[in-house]
Amino acid sequence: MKNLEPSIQAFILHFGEMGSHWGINRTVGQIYALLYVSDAPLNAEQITDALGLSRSNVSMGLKELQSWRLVQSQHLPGDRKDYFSTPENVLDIALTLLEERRKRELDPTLTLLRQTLMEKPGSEKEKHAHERMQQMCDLMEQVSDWAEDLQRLSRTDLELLLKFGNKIPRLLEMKGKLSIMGKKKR
Amino acid sequence: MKNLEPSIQAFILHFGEMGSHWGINRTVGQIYALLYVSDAPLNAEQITDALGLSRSNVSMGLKELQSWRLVQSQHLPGDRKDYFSTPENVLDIALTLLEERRKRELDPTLTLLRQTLMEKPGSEKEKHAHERMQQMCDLMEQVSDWAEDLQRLSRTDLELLLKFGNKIPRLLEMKGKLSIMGKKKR
DNA sequence: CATTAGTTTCAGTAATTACTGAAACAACCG
DNA sequence: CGGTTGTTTCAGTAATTACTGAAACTAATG
Repeated sequence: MKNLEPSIQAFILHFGEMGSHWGINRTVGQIYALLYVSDAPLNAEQITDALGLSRSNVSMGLKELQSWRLVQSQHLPGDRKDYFSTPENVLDIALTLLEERRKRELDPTLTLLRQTLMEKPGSEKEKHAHERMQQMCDLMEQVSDWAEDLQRLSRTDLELLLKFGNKIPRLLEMKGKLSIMGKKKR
Repeated sequence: MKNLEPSIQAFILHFGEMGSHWGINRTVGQIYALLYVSDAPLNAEQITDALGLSRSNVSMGLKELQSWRLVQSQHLPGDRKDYFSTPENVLDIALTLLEERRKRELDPTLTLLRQTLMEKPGSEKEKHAHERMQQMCDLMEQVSDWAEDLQRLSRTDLELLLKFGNKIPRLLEMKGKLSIMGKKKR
């Protein structure tokens, strides 16, 4: 890893580590971190040089990041190389991440749970297991719905919502007054 | 893996896979899934038998789960063995998971970012990088605060909040009316 | 305090996952 | 076309991570 300011290098290394706690491989995390802080789109060769990885490794990493829709590629005029960059706004990044993880992990799990719960349990043990799965299924559906709703909000609304934070309890106090909210069943 | 009903087996296998997408190793995921659906606490030997793992592997897995505070151990009267179980309520499980991940991943990242941002950037490139890190830092702080606030809610309030879901936009419409909310600066 | 029942640790090994370089492929250009 | 520049694929290898069995440890029991 060369020609990188120490603070940038630390950031990149940290994200590599974080990645590996999140089921994303280290170099993919590093590539993303580099693109994230870079002030201009980078081509694969520049990434290779900056991080000291093999060209093919970078290529695979970029492909993976594209499959997550976390990087965009573009061509600069007069240059045949592909240049990669991350979205300007961190919120967009977070939302994309949320959506992809939902698609890849939550949804398949829900599918499995729902399928299983269609069938009658054959024993007492299985009956209990199904009850537990039902609880999990309910929670996951709610989380999934929440996430879906977040996707739909405008960025302004999202920013607003994020600022709420410690106002949540106060918000809940008002539930009584918002009769409108309890009316429809989900 | 023996003596397990097919639907339970599928559940356990699925969670093993999920685990590996989440930086948790497969067998740890399986152990957790087994305990989660079990109708009574299990000792290490029972887990070993049910999943076909080595005794020591189970021991390490349980230790890991305990470090995440995701399983509890207890002694049954007249038996020296340790018996393991998961919390009754899925919400509690989810909250614990959220809190631990915050502690282990979000907080250290925030620490690094804040440290870095204390220093003056030395170049234009670094200046841009710092701006990006600042954005990420801000978002992470908000998310961290949100999570912290969630921890504090009662279970009833949490269940209520989860049901909101698609009511979020309607909630935001009211922001104007809730002058109380915008008063304090964060 | 020796025996038994249970748990944990750890060095060695197996399995998985990540990385590489060479070759194939693709697109552009004169 | 044939050459040039750039990208992707993939089989082999390296590195990492997970798993095991044997031994060490711990605590209760007669």
